[in-house]
Amino acid sequence: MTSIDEPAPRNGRIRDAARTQAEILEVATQEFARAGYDGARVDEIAARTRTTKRMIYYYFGGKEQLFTAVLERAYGVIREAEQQLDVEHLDPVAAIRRLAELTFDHHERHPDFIRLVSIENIHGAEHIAASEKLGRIGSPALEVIRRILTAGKESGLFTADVDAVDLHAMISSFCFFRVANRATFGALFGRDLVDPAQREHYRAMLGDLVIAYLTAERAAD
Amino acid sequence: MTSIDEPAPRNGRIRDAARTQAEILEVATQEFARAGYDGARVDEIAARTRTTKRMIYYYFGGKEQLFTAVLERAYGVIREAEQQLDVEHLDPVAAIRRLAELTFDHHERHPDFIRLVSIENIHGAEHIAASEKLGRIGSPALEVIRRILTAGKESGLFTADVDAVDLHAMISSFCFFRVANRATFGALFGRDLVDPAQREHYRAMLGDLVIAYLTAERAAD
DNA sequence: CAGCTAATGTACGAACTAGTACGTTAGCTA
DNA sequence: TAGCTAACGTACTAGTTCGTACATTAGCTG
Repeated sequence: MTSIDEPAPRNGRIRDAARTQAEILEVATQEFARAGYDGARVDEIAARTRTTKRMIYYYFGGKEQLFTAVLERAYGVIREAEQQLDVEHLDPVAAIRRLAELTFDHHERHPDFIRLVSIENIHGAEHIAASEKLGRIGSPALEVIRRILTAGKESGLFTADVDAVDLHAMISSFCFFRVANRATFGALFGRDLVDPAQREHYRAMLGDLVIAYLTAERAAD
Repeated sequence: MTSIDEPAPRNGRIRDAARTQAEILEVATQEFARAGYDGARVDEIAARTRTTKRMIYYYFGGKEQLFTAVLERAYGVIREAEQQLDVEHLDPVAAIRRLAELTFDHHERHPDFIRLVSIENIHGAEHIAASEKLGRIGSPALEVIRRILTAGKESGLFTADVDAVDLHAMISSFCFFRVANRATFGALFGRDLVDPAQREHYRAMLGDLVIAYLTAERAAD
């Protein structure tokens, strides 16, 4: 009852819709990535936030929509990164190698994103399908690849008859596998694919792999 | 109350421990692959079996142990397949290509296995770690790869300085990605990587990729 | 500064879910 | 064929977990 002067600070609770939403998204990303969709707990997400569970439902509607929002944000990040791509001033071989390296780096730097993608695949990509933002949003990288491939083929450097989407899949495969299957691969083969000491080794290997394919001497058929 | 004669047939319930266990494992594999570890329901598994939930606990102990048993069985299947490998009578190039094709086929034929591996990775491979059967069990395929690589290098056909484990990872990456990320890749890029019409295309692409890498002309360094 | 609304907090409930206590029976064995 | 045990079934519980009804307040607007 000591009604001593209690100035403005109170308990520091300030209203900020944008920041609250952003914080929920950030924590939700971690929690979903940690435990999977069904393993994630809405209460746990709320607890790790300055706000309460009520706000999750207030802003996102429910667990499903929250996960969709998390995915939208994650894909947004990768999109932004891809828009920064600046490799077209290089010759085709160097450009593809650089692109592969950047893809490699991005996967390594965003293991949570990889996990989210794995989780979404377990659920048949139903959240992507339900999202307006994510429907058939191509990838900026695809356009870049397309142009490099064209240049490479015209100059005769690239002998392979590949499609941009296939090349993208090819590059992503290795980057994705290395991060996504790190745990089982390590447990079964005793090799940590994400060991920092091996990082350069694998980064170079990916580049060599893709370039070897694109520039291989083909048997005339 | 009509105590009419009810002969032997009753409801056809016959006791068969081995069969009951096998049936539980089979159904559990489907359910875990369908919904993930936390998404899978023990009651649902029991319901799809001729037996009851009680039996799951009687034979396996609990949900965790059941999932571990499912993994053990799944890895057992792939091990068996790998032991049938018969490619060493081929020349190194053909042998590696054949190996890649068999890996490709196996992944395509066992999407449930791929899903289980994805799920296990989400959970940090903790069930593999908890399993006695699965601890550091290498892969029969690795020995085969090792021998082919040695032969290829000695004959001068293979110029790449790769490790068997790395080559295995390289081949698996593409096979795994194609099946595991089918849903998101299809949703985002509008291309079904497992489309039967494209099967031969991707199967050949993988072979070309690996062979190009192994036989590429290396810049002397 | 009155009043209104977006933003926030608390407490609770309904439904689900892993796991278990207890009871029954098939079918082998002495 | 008596009896024993592995195999099986039923019914229930304790603890979660998503979601919501209801109450409150910050802080902008006229």
